[in-house]
Amino acid sequence: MTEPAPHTPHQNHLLDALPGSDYKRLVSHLELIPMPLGDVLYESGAKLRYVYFPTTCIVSLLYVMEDGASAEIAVVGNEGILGISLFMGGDTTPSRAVVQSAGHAFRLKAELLKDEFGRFGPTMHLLLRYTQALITQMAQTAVCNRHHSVDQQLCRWLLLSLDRLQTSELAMTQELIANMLGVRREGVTEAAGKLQDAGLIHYRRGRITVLDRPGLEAQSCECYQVVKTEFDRLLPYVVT
Amino acid sequence: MTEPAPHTPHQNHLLDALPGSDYKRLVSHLELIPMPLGDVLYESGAKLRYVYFPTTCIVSLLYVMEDGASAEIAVVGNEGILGISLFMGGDTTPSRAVVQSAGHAFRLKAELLKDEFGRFGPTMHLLLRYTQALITQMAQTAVCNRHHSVDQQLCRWLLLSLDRLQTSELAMTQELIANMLGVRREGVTEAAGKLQDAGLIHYRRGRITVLDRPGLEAQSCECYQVVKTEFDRLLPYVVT
DNA sequence: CAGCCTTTGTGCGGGACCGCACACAGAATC
DNA sequence: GATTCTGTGTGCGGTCCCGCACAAAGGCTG
Repeated sequence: MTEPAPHTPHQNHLLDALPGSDYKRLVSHLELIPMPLGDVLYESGAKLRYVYFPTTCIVSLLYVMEDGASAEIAVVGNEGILGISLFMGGDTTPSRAVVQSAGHAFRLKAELLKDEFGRFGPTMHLLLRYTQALITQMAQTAVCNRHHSVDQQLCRWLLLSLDRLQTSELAMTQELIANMLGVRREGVTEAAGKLQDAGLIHYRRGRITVLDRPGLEAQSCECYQVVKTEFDRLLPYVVT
Repeated sequence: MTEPAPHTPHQNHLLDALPGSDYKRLVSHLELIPMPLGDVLYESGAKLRYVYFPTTCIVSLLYVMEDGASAEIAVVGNEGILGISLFMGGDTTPSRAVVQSAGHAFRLKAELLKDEFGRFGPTMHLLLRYTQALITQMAQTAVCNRHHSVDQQLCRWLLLSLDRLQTSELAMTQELIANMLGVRREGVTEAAGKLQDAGLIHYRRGRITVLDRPGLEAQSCECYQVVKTEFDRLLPYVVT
């Protein structure tokens, strides 16, 4: 067994991109907390007490409909922050934030982030640019939902998720993925089967390993690239 | 013939909601300009020279895919502003802004809005809250695209559009609506036919009249209400 | 190892929407 | 009033995805 890597705020790209003075003000207030699978960070309409900076976990923003069906709106990992409605002024959103891949995150009291935003300095501009990138992700999700097949959407989803983790492996059942994409579990089974037959991924009970990333990108619809390009453009020093 | 109503910046709810001092700085720089059907305000990826405050027109944000297919991401009318990427820091977006219903708008040089935003005053907070409302609209579009029938989506779309105009009539062909929703023209024909048979709307060659608004709301999916409620919550004094 | 639960694979009928082709009807033009 | 154009209605086969039912593993527990 190797020593586990120590957790540091720098694992989150937003925190890492903050200039020294802003970072110093915040760092002592950051609390490292574990993020277990399925944890609900924010319920729809609930007021935020903390914002979260994921380091090794993935969190989905999803909307749950009256009949219980759900759809993912965006995914947030170590490139981002959870709780943008705090500084956007709304305090709440109609969506829910759920941990999709267990790991850790640093959390910060809502008040403190609001104060930092209120200095109208680099942190504010960084957060706004991140928000715009997130908007692009949401917009592209809408487009993808409209026009692309489950196969393509699965590729996009895998790629976006992998970009937000450090491994090439995802701990995630097909059922869970289906909930994210808002499709049937069987649809995911079939799509994943095709990808496996094509040698792009390897699947075994809640564990997906990506074998051929370029191949996956080729199978994916343009939506993935649009989102990635936009993140890279808006948050250049955030790139790993 | 009655005298046409004079155009005033107050017809745009964001401008109308600005406190006097902020408004005074901007008002002399606002130019009233006509917005003809089909006009492209922003091309995907193009830098913004102006922001637009619609008064009597409707503008769609839509994404056009490589193969030419399109999907609407959000719709902006007299409740909003076009060009949020300006103050969010990205300067451009991957989507396109197209006039869907002809009318007028006030435009403002990009620089001037940026300056006003940079005062970190009420205008900034108003713009950020509007942006959050817009985010909700996009998120709900994604959900709706995933789960709801063309019939329901048409209802949602009509209602959102009507809320952003003052009349109960829309000048819009079924072909155009189909492009917005990202579905076949025939699909819209069929859905609109049902609504007409139900006595909710009246259709004649590029002109839709809503006869029974509550009825339409009843036919619509929950998405419309979610968006409307969120706009009302975030921009309370913007309500007509 | 046996038993059990969870996860994944497969088949089948049905519905929604697609692409295409074409008929038909307002509206505008000359 | 005839022509033309643009917009709308309709039908048909094909595809994708849904809901459901159930079989077949993989992996954990005792």
